[in-house]
Amino acid sequence: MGRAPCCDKENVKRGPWSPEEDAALKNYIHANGFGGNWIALPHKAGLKRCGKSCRLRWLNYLRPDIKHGYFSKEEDDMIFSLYSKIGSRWSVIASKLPGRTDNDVKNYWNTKLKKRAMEIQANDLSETTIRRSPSTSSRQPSLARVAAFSSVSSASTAAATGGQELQSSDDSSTMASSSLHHHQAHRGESEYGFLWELEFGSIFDLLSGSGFGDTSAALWPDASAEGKIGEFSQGLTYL
DNA sequence: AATGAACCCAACCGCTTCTCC
DNA sequence: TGGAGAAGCGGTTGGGTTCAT
Repeated sequence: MGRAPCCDKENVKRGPWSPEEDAALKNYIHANGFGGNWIALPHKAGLKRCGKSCRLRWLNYLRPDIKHGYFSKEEDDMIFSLYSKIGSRWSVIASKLPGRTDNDVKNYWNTKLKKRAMEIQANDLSETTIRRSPSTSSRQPSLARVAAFSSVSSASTAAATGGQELQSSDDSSTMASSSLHHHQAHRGESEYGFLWELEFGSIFDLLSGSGFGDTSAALWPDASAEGKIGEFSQGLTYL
């Protein structure tokens, strides 16, 4: 038996909030506060919404101190810096950025900063760990690279699904999630015709470099890191 | 002008943590 | 101290918008 749902999903409205609902929630909270109980609030405020939904709407959108619009360079830098230190602790990161919510920061990271972070990381890696095979053809982008995982948690997730992603430096030709699923990892040529070489020692660099933290345990908690890294390396060294 | 792809972000889901009894 | 319920949190989804062809 699972846990009881937080609200009766049959009788609550879902989807985008209407201006009327926003006004009702705002008015109620301005007059009464949320009363220490989000679950009871929708009923008291006359809203057919789940308490969690009300909480989210208030915290992420209706609060008077919310800052909407572009992120400044300083905010970018702060997010980069904090993410490199603590990973995807969005609420902690958001708490350092007045007026920004965890959802805001998370969305901003996922849509803008992650790309940049991966490019930076990948460029660093490509200089030391990846060599193009001489057999690459003209339709291939000029520089191959491995897009590194941006955090231990995403690395764990990706590892669980076998999802280390290979990318080209040409953003328009991202290899469609060329999964390095151990032995089925596009042995030989990838769909873009690349041949890859990743030196064994560099696997450790790749995994323990910035952003990875202590990845061996996080990636493969059920097996020796060396063994798995060996497999991983084998899967990548196709010359 | 039409259409498909890519992007963006609000909202949802479900798991974890906290608080209270 | 343990259990139940509420809050908090991070990952994911889906729909609207913009861009490219």
